[in-house]
Amino acid sequence: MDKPKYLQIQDNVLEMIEGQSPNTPIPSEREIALKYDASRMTVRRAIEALVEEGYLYRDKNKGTFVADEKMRKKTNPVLLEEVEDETQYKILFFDMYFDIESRKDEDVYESLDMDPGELFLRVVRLLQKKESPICIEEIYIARKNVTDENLGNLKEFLNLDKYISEGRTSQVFIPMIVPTQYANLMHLKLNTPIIRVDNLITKKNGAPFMFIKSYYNPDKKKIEMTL
Amino acid sequence: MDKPKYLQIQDNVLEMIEGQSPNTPIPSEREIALKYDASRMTVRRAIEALVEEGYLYRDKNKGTFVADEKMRKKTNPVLLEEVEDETQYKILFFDMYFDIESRKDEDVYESLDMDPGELFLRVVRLLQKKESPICIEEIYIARKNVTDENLGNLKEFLNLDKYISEGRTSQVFIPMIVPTQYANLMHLKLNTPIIRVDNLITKKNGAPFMFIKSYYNPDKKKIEMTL
DNA sequence: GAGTTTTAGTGGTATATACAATATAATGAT
DNA sequence: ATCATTATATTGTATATACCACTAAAACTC
Repeated sequence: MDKPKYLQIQDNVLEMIEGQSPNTPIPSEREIALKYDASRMTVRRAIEALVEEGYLYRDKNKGTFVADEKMRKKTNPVLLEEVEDETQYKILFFDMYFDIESRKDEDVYESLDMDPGELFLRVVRLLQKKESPICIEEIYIARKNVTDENLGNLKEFLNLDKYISEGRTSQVFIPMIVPTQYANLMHLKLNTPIIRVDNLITKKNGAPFMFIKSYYNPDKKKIEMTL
Repeated sequence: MDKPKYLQIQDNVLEMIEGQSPNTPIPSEREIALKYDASRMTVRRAIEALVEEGYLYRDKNKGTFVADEKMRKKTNPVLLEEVEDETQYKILFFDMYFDIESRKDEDVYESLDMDPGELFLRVVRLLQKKESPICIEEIYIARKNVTDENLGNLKEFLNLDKYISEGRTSQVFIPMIVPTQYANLMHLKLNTPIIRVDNLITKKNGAPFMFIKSYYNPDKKKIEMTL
């Protein structure tokens, strides 16, 4: 239960620099170590993570400084729409045993490494914020990877955050015209150019687990990231 | 000149796992430390970087294993088109003193944090691979950040890799129809949906430095990344 | 006051060590 | 043979220490 010390220091430093203006120096590693009764190496580990995430930057032989807010790393440009207050999902389709072959979705079929004729679970849902349509997600999972317990607690099962943090996600960005059947739902005119993001979520050994096609409303959601 | 030991080990391990099939275990940290006459902590540092980049994955109390190739982290989905053999740039425009206000590019103006009426250098270039058009880049830099030496060695100056590795880059993905003046150059029909990526490259303290609009040919370049 | 030298402080690298938690193999008792 | 115990190996966390290269300020010399 108790967090390792380097994570605690990470949290504390994060709290410390909360609201600090950019380029403000933070205490030196040796000072922080003293303050939290930790070794300098442990402090470095914490600081290094924060540097990596863009909260701080280092200047050799000078010190460590608060980075500009816009430097914060958004590793995940799209998914992980944090499910906050006015955010809600509306399920549009739910196919329990969806045979991929009859619908000619070969890309999903290949990506998930399925045998011919294998069964799928498909969920199509609309994500909204304050009645405003953000995106439509088509979620595909091999039926064998879905337990009855999962189906009973669907909301938890389709909380994608945990899969992303555990495994890896590859994303492909595809420019296209909004599909006619989605145009109205997304409050878009016909022939509006949009971006579809194809997400393949895999377990950490590389086994494919879930495939998601996300159609983004360009008026409502800016797709961005920081390197 | 001489690389630090942890980077050498990183390179050696990378070479070692070259071509290894996924899920193959690599030697334990202690073994590697012995082999390279290094401390275990130094080895950990090397391994940790490779895990972070998706070459390896760890299983607690079991070992460290070769990851599936598709797990390799592509942190940079777009820029950093490695300038290899058949890759070449063709410069389309070169405006030495380009007044941003007369052309109504307010987005560039704001992103680069320019004073009204300040002067720009603008370069528009086409990136090709084997005669195949990959993308068109519109590069904007504040004139004050360009020295005469830079202009003399333009090819080196416009080698964007180094800026990206030194500072940070934020990218915004914008769906659009290919601009009519670029359609032919990119070998695209009129009204083809494409993705434009707006890159803002900043120095490590957050000061904006360069703004690049990249128009990608969806037929020739798959924009993808791994988290 | 101006220039030079010294000194203290910073992050970057590297080592040697220790203990914890856990998985797997070897060993032992029945 | 089967089951329980023990031993060993693995990554994860943490410490205390040392040296390097470089910066910036302080101290010193002229």
